Amino acid sequence: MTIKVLLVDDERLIRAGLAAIINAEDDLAVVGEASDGAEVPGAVSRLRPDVILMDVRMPRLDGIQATRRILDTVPEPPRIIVVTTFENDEYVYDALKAGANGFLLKRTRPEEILQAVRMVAHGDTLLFPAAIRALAASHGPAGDAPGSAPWHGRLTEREADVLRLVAKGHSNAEIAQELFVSPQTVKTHVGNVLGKLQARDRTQAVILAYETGFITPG
Amino acid sequence: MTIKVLLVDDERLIRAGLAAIINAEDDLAVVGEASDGAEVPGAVSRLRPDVILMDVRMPRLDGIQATRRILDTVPEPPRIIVVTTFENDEYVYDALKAGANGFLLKRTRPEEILQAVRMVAHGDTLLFPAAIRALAASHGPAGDAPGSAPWHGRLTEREADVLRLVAKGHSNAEIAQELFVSPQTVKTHVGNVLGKLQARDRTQAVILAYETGFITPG
DNA sequence: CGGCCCCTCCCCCTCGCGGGGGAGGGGCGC
DNA sequence: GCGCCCCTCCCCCGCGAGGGGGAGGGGCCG
Repeated sequence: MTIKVLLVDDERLIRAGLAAIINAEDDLAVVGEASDGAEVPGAVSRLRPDVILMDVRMPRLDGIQATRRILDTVPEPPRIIVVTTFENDEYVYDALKAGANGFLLKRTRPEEILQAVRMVAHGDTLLFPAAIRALAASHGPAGDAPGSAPWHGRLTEREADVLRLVAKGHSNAEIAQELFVSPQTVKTHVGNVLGKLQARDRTQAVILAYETGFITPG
Repeated sequence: MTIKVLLVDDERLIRAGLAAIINAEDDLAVVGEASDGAEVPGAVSRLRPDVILMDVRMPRLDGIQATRRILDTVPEPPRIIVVTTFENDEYVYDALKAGANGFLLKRTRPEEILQAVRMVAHGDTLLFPAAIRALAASHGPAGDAPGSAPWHGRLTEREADVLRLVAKGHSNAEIAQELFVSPQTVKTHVGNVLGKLQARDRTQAVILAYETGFITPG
């Protein structure tokens, strides 16, 4: 019994990427795509997917509203995994409250995406540790969760210092001078920051810093 | 909180023109004028401007020396934008080396001047002296005005496409796939973008994209 | 027509970045 | 005392990023 997946994302390339990953698996199949939340109810009743991978941020009807609508109207609704580019995305939190079964970051490794789809299809609620900690750290009532969280609230002071300077466009060498430490130390801190933010490089770290409000434009 | 601007130029008409442009803005205000670099330190301590627009070429104490003097003597010195008539003005580079935060050509369009003032007032990551010098050195005298603000309006469509994807955290290879061109082409575009934005690397380009409103968080 | 810009793609090269290890000292809580 | 985290610094290594060139085709415009 193959798991039927519906992709909902306004970016065609994202859909294409997910489809490629999913269709390469024997037990998974993409049965349809939608570029807008408004198309989802129709697609669901027509295609009867088991799992929906849905972007939170879309024009017209966003992922949260689409999730609510499906869960409210469809009997035996499919599992919904909310997909987002950035962790600590308010919309993700809202989507989970609306009844989504889990969420994924777009930069998540393919294997993990596949695993996530299978898990929710089998009835498991999916929440990756990193994602849970990110949410707990950012939205929890100041409670320090067991284990450190991969978000800037859980960055050490030094790491936050480094991230701020990275987000000013400074190189590792420049940061080293500014903090009066060796470039090696800066590299260590930057590496830790990237790991905690699940960013691939400093550019993505800067984007996250802006998107999460760690820093603000002007 | 309005941004307080001090004008320093030996030509009264230039000062008047700048004042007219700046005072027309709600968030900007000219708090004083000086016709000579020698008057600047006193004006700074008296008026506490956020930004100084300073001509490089002035009788008695020129803009470079005035810049040095302020940065050496004033605690929490204001941001200094060096103003010049000529592109590739040697004095400009000296001023930047002396610690000025950016420079403008007098013929720059008013909107760009305003934007530049706001940008430097916001933080120290806006104009990158090293990159400016590199640009001027490579582009040569026939190049387009190096003093003009880093304007995405000047980017070609393709370059803007590339910048948008860079600002999503994508690598050159990923962008190449997304735009169906070769990685080499992407490198060319990215290089052009960096040059036009006066950014040293893609990280700085992303910062500028956020700070100028080319892209917005959320 | 001849320039000029834009887009495309190629070569070379250097170097900073990030990943993989590890190591030592200081502070804090158990 | 011991463990744990943080900060500091070191090694090696591969790779992508940028800078320096150049080149060809298409479109637009004087």
